Parts: sequence; C-alpha cells; structure tokens
Amino acid sequence: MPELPEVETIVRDLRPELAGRAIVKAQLTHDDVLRGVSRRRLLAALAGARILRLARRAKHAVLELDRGRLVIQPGMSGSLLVHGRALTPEQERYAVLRAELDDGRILVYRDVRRLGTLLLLDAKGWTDYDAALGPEPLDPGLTPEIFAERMARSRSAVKKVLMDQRVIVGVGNIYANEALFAAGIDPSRAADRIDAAGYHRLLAEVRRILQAAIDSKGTTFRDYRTGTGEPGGFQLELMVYGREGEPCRVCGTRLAGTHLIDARATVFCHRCQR
DNA sequence: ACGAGGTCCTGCGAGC
DNA sequence: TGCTCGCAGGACCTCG
Repeated sequence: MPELPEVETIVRDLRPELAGRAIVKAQLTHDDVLRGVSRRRLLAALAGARILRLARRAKHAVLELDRGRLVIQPGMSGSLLVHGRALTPEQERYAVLRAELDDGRILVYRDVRRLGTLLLLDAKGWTDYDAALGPEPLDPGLTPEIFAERMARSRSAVKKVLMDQRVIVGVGNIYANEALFAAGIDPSRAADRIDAAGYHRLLAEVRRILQAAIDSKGTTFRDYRTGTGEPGGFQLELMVYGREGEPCRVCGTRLAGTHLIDARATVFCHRCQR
C-alpha cells in the first residue's frame, strides 16, 4: 500500500512519540515477515534497545536503535501505530510485531496481508542497503538531468521504470499513474524515447504530486492509515487512479485502463498522454 | 537487458 | 444468502 507520502506521514506522526523511548520487550506473531534475521535475534535485539529516531528512506520506515536499524517495508498492507491502551481483538489479530515502550505504550507493526518485511541491519548492512536504492525524488540535489539520465538507461515502459526503486525511490502504482497523467506522458512509452523536456515535466509532477499527497496525509483506499490511525485524504484528488472508464477531468475523454505494464493497474487518458 | 509470469498473504467486492 | 473468483497500493524471483 504505502508509497512515499504514506510512509512519510506515518514517520512524521510517530517520530515525536518514539524519540528517546526505549523498548522494554517485543513480540512477533509471524516469522514470515522477517528477512535475513531470525525471530530470536530480532527479539533479543529489540529488548532493551533505545530508540534514537524514526526516519524514512524510500517507502521504508527506519527505526534507528542504539544497536542497529530496524527497516520496516510495509509492502501492500503494512502500517505502524503507537497504542496508548490495550489492543482491541481486531488490532490484536493483525499486530505482527509488538514493542512495549518504557512509557507503557505499545508500538505495533500491523500487516493484514503480511507482504511487508522487517530487516535488522548493522551499520555496514544499512550502508549497502541504502546504496542499492535510487535517489529521493524530493531531494533538491536530484536535478532533472540526473533523473532523465537514470530513467533513460532503460528501454522498458516509462511507468515500470518510474516504479523501479533502484532508479528513483518512493513512487508506486498510484503516484506513477498520477504523475504520468499530469506530465502528459503515455505510460507505455519506452523510457529511453522520452526527451529532456518530458523528463523535466515528469520530475516536476512527481514532486508536486508527492508533496500534495504528503500535505493530505496520503491516499487511503482500504488498509492505509496514518500514524494516528486516521485515513489519508489524497484519494479525493486523484485524476486517473481508480477512475478507469470515467471521464478525464481535463478533457472529458473516457479514461483507458490496462494491466499490460508490469501486471499493475494502469489508467490513462489517450488524449492527454502521448 | 528485457518482458512475462509466478511467489509471498489475506480480505473484499462482484457476480452467479 | 452463500459460494467462488479476481483483484489489491510492493518487492522479489526465475525463465526464455
């Protein structure tokens, strides 16, 4: 579910709640979310750990501890919440990781589908992990020239490349659809056949849309909730995602839909996107 | 290097 | 009403 704006929202909501706290003990209900770490090692590392800060990198929430980093990839249905009171049975059911804090509250990683993953990385592991990810779209240091150069290395459909976290991070299916519409680019166009002006527009639209989505606290279709448990609001501003068959908000043309690109739902306007 | 297709997992809405 | 089917915001893998 969560793309960059959703994870950014969660991190902003929870950062003040977690900074300086310590984890008293932790519980894990399913091992299948773990990557490269055993249940035993994860729980041992969390118990007694001090939380230095909560950060975001790409679509991941990074809990920086005094003994390494817990990287949380929420996948399609993961979310992070701090509970001040006992969990309801429904919350209990989907709480994959539970970390009891030293102020009595409980940090919960909730994941209904459990396609999300948890990694525990030391300094070297984090450096390597971070280096394999592309640049942050909202980083002012990412120029349109660098963006265009990275994108145009591939002959794949531009939408697929835009969602490739090695090329640029944070953009998933919803915001890829929206940004390509706003930039007037056909999502099936080969990435190496888009000119400098096209990539200039695309980067500008990616940034504008991600920022607007952050301002609205993310896009909620079903599972996603902010760090305070509220739905986001950006679904009200979507121009194409989820609107297949409906009229284009710009020109009125019936919006087209396909699953041919990367087997993901793609919605676009034949007239506005070339 | 690329596209196609499958995998992980559960819930929900559509359609019969 | 109750069932099956297809689909869902992500990331990773193999195969040809």
